[in-house]
Amino acid sequence: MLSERRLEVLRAIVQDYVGTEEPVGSKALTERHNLQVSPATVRNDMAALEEEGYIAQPHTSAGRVPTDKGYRLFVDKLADVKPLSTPERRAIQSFLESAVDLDDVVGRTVRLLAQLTRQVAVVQYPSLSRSTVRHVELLALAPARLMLVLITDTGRVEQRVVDCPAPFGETSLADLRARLNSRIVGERFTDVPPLVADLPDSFDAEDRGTVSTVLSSLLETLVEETEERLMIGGTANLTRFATDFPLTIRPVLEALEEQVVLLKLLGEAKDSGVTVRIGHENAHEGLTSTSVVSVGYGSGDEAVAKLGVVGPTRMDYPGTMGAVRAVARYVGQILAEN
Amino acid sequence: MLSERRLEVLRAIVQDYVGTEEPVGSKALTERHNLQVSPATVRNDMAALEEEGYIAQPHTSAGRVPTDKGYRLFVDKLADVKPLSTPERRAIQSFLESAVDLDDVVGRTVRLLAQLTRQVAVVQYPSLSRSTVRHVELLALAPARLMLVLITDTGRVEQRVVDCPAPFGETSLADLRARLNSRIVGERFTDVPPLVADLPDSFDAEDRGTVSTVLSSLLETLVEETEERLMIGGTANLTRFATDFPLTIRPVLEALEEQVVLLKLLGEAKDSGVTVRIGHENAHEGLTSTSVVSVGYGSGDEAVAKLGVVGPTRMDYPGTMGAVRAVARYVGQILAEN
DNA sequence: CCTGGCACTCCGCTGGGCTGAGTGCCAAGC
DNA sequence: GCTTGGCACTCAGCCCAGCGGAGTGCCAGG
Repeated sequence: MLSERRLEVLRAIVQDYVGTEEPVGSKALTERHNLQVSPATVRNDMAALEEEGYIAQPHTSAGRVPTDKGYRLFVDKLADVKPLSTPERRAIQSFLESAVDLDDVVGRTVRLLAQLTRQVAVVQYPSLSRSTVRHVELLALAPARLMLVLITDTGRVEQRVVDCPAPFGETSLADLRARLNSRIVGERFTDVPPLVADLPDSFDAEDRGTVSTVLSSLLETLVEETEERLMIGGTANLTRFATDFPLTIRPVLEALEEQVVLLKLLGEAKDSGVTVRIGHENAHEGLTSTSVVSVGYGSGDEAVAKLGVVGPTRMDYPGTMGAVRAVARYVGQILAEN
Repeated sequence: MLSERRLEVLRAIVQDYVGTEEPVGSKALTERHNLQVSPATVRNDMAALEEEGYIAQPHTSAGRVPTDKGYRLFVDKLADVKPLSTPERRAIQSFLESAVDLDDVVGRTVRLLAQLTRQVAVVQYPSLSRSTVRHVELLALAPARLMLVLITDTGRVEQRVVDCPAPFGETSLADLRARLNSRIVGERFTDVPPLVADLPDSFDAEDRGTVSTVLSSLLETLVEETEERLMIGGTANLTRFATDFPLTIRPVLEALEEQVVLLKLLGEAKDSGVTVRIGHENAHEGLTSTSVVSVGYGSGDEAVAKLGVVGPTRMDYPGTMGAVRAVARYVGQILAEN
């Protein structure tokens, strides 16, 4: 176990490094933080911290830099989430409140997060796996061609054209529409399949095929809609911390374009509380020198989706975590209001 | 007027510079292109071209680099659009054909363009200003609360909740739905307003308020839907040509996040044919060292939206123009099929 | 266990010298 | 009058050596 002071030294190193982006030496440390000990003592502590793998030297005779492990300890033990100031909170709230629809909410959230953290923001659309059916509509486009429209309680609308095996009368259509709605409105997506399984049986033989087709199309839509979409923003912020190289930012940009990667990344986060994944803790290769700070958000108690930011491992964790948490909270509120 | 050979020299310079990314000198030119004249002659020609502002020297005793004006001349007079190879075409077609819905078409198009041109691709969603109404649906959510669903011929679905001034009966609802559809299905958005203006008059006094409310909501949706959305991709390609600096790519990333800027950029393009805007021809400040190659596409004869790529002024114009044009053509086909 | 001292390391900056590609100009030739 | 070879000149980029400074590790004394 590291002594209290050594932890203090580690904290100081992380803070200074995050601020200056330069390896920090023993002398500078004692000056900028009143550690009450001499540089020499700090040097001993640093040697110990390095021994344990919390910090490293870019080269001999340079200062120390935190390792992923060091940041991990910092985040877990040494840092408190920094709450936002009241004006900031108010600004967030009013900015989000003026959103007109779901797309707008997500769009604004992304911009907000990117601006607050000055990093790349990622916001997942509210997931539909826990959302419920608000309404299903069936429209005849042609005698044997229907349009299926699904409306969810999160405000999304999905439509799909269904080609029927046989012509389908207007009365049958109205019948199916009514029965379908009476059975599944208000139900969760995952609960729908058993509720409609026997529906074809109650129709005439000639319509049965069409009903089955419509149902399987509906179920497909439900499954597909559970697939998650997301929005990213603030990529220009990447250039801030890539004084190093285009080499650094290229893989990150690539990873960001792979929605699958991002979804997986967010998916790995805990459902509640802020999750921080540091450097190599991220499975994806292009993101091994970045950290991901994410959190679930939702309109009620349950998290229906995640949001977060991607930035250099050398980031202001307390501030970022605070911003992410606050934004998630307010987005949740906004969603709940609709 | 520049002599034939001088134009040839300019073409050679552009081609070489695009290939090597390095200022090109007189000797190299005579070697790589059989100009049938000596370096000294080429030097004279270059001096003339520089005099006219078509090329420039980064510094004395360096080779020449084309200016925006030089590229302009190249694009207008010296270059032919390079058609894609048959296998390429086939690949495009089959890749786009497997798209399942509009989002997917646009998404695939973006990826395709980015990959083909190795640059940043921008695709505007098919504009609705020229699209037509396929169906309007009205659903009662509560006695005085309706949901309005608009389905367009481009496959987009938009919905909106309408709060009514008074309860609205199921029969009135069915009535309104039927009349609305019979009047505006198949009509263009822009033609809708006059067609529905007198609709409230034919309803009972008690329902008139609600009908008006629904109509204004519908018209609003039509207008809003005319606003254009777009998708971008391939931002990682920016790093390829920014060996120079993060300084170069930052403003570009910023501009790319401003949808307004991009829409304006695409909007400036001609409706038919490939448009190329080079360097300072782009109004936006962050894009003065990039070129935008864009083209309209559409399901029929009319262009309903634009797509294009953003890249360094030093780009392979013939190839890029060919790719952009080909992709637009195939996307149009795909859209027409639906 | 802390501290001051000391020798050592090594990155990063600076300046000089060289090289080579490329130019502009000129006088001669076709 | 255009083209050509010759020639002197310019200048970015590279290599190298020297150095200054920040930082370290170690040690002996408090």
